[in-house]
Amino acid sequence: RGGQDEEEEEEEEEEEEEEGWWWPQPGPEAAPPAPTGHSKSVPARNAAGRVIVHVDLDCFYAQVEMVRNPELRDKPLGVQQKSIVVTSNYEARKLGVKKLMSVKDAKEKCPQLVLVNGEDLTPYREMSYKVTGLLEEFCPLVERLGFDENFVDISEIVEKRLNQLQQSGCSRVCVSGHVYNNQAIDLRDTTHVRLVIGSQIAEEFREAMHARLGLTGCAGVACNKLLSKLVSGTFKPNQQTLLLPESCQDLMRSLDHIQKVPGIGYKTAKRLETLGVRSVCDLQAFPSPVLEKELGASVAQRIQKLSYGEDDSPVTPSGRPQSFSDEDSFKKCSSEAEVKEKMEELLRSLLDRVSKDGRQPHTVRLTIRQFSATDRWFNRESRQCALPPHLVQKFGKESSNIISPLIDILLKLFRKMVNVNLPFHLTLLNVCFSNLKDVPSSKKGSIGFYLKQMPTPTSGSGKSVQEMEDGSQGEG
DNA sequence: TGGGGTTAT
DNA sequence: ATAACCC
Repeated sequence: RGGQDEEEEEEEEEEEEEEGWWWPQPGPEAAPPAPTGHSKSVPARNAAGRVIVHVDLDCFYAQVEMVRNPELRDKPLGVQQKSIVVTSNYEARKLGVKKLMSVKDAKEKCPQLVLVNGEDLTPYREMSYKVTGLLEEFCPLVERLGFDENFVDISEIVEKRLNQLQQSGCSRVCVSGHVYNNQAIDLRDTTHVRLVIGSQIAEEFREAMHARLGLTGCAGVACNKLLSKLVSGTFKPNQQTLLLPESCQDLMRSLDHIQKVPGIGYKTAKRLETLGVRSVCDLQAFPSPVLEKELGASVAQRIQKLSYGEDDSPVTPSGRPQSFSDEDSFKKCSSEAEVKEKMEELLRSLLDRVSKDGRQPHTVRLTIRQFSATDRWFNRESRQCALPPHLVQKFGKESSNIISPLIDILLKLFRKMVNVNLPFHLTLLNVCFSNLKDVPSSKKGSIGFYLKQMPTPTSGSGKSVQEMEDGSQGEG
């Protein structure tokens, strides 16, 4: 670098050699860093010194079943949905049971395999939200990915601990778990120190999950979501791994196919193959204009950055779900009466979930899959409509029968897709409630609400005044 | 080849 | 409403 005094710009490290990139920083003859308690961490907010943890539970459904029934612990266990073993524990995996294997193949490979039915996701969904809730106790920035993964942006916690450490004059921090590539940690590099503190917090996450919920899982610690997710899988059951920035390229190039990059799915991978792009390196080196012409600027720019391990997407707190859906697949459903029965089943469990949530859905959607000999995947279609206000109101209450008017609506949606005068053959039905809105506080004032919710004068908890004011207007 | 979810267009 | 992505 030139002799210019370049405060702190972007990060633009060209890293000639891995070992010495921090060395020239003070200048050729400048005094050494001198980590006396006086040097109060000059940069503090560098470019984007984020610390992200990706938490990934081990074989989640199987684990939940083992927590529910500990006798299954030492047996090879598979969780079955229809004719598929969707997950298995490690006992079963050792014996050759792979993810999404057919029950037939799994039993052949492993005759002692114990199977439990996992078509009802309720236990998994509940445990999943317990995990998210536990992580949210540490820090509000928790983003769910499926039922068994969470991203946590722990930058602020790390910052606080870093300040505590510096004020206590402590300069030693120990990494928890593995370091990707076994890369050496440089404690003079505050990025390294932050990530090491992150690894300690990740360990605390995993300890809490085990102590409070009985669950094990992996964690990856890195400076963005992409990298934390990719690195979390490097040591597989119940271990964690830290990625230091210098090993980023090694991690990306360790992926044997572009579809392993989260964000590059089946379709994009196929189109990239057409362009001759198969490896991460291919994608990195591919001319951007051509890529943009093929995939559109938005996707092209995003995935090309991903190929370098760059991902500035924020950890977006998931909060409460955006939708509730329930579905069932089957060999054949070909009469309106059957359709009606299936809808009713789906609705019963759905309405239960929705009422426990407390919010009111304003949209309902019906999705179907019609039989087709060729290409049985992908052929789903859906119709949705707004719920009439008088039905929306009924969602909070239990007594009223909203099932039949809902079935009427669903059947109308069904007839928009299927001519019921002609023969049809369904293999799946899905009902989804979305556009969830909080019940306006002005409308919470039913007699029932106050009989249940009115606090006693002595209990005096915080926000009852507001609720009483809102409610008394509605009641009259 | 389940039974869920999300966001972008 | 669909299409893509994620698990």
